[in-house]
Amino acid sequence: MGKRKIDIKKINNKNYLKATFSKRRKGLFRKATDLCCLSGAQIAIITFSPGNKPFIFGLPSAETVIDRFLGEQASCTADDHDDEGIGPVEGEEDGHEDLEANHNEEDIGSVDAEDSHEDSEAHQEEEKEDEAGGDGEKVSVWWDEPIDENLGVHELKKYKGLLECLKENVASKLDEMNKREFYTKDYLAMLNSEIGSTSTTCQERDLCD
Amino acid sequence: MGKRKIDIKKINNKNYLKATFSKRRKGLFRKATDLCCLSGAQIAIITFSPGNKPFIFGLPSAETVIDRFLGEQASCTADDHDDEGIGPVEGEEDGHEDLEANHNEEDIGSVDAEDSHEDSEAHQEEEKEDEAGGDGEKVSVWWDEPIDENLGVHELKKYKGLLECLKENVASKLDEMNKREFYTKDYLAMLNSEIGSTSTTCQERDLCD
DNA sequence: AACTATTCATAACC
DNA sequence: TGGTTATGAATAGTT
Repeated sequence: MGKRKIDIKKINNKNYLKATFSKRRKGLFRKATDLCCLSGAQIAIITFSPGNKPFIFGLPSAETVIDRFLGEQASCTADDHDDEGIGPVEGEEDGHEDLEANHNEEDIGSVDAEDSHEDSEAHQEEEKEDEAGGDGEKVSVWWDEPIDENLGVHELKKYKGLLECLKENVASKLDEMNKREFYTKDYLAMLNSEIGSTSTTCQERDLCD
Repeated sequence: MGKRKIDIKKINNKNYLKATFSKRRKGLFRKATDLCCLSGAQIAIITFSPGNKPFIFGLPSAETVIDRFLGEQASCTADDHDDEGIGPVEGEEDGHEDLEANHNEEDIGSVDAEDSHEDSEAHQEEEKEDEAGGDGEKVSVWWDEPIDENLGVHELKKYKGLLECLKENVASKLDEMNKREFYTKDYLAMLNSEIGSTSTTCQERDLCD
């Protein structure tokens, strides 16, 4: 796809590896964003870089989608005999209208970059693998930052209660979640309201609409 | 990107919507595969289609990556004061060599297509949204199938024990997982050995190396 | 980290 | 609804 075709096999050169991972991860997340915008689908992407650093993408939020996934799995495993009304609900004709980008907060808008080389669209995306040389010059967006610090603070705070409950007994929580189908979404909204506005783990780009 | 540029905004035409989602989801998964192969990263993608059907991608497996993610989150939440040795372990120089495509089973090879129009590379990918008209002519690969039937059977069986344990007490399981760093990978391998060969939720394409 | 030549993904079409 | 093609987008190599 570049100036020359490359084999899709493990890159051994460390520098090239990091650069490629970074570039392609961004491309992947952008594709996911586009897909979400276009179709209104919910998508979560969890990546562990070659350096084992986690990069997370999620819309409306990674946790929302993961919980929903685990919910269906768990209830399925728990009962072992999928009754009904729990599995993929097969939306009607437009039952996915409003489950896309609900809100984007200042956490994303806070990227004030340093050079402003943006032409006409958005304003985001930087790099920072935390091991090269970048000290503290650049501001990253949530999905461009290893979650061990970024998401590990914002998202974790927001989801602390939820996760602790989850640790106690996943089954009951998820079962409940399934019964209400889109409960997750509403729950997230509620959480956001309570917290105030601690970054909604939403999306970037030009908020499709 | 096609014959004409399109706005990245919600598609209202149902037919176009489904077609676009299907195509783009495949593209997204392919990108993820490439990224995994190239960098040796671990990636999981969870998508809920506009029709609320889940499509999962994972390498080495969605559960592996999700568990790892939740593990870090949980342990972090549990302690509330990230000690050390738990967060992203910052791999050495080649500590991610063998955590890519470990094995691909017959579940993937069973795609005997119908026309064999493949030129020189792989042999896979079909479509089947389970609601159009496809009765049983085509064979899908695991990541091209809504998981409520495909993954919900294969993966669930394989992970039944793991998930049940997880329901009991996530914290302890994940904490253990963290302590062993790559325990997840080995655990998956072990599970696979035990099961025999029930589809490894691995990868497609030409297994890079 | 930015740029540019290419390959790749895909919108429109069939 | 699955395959083809022209075109815009992603990115390999380079500065």
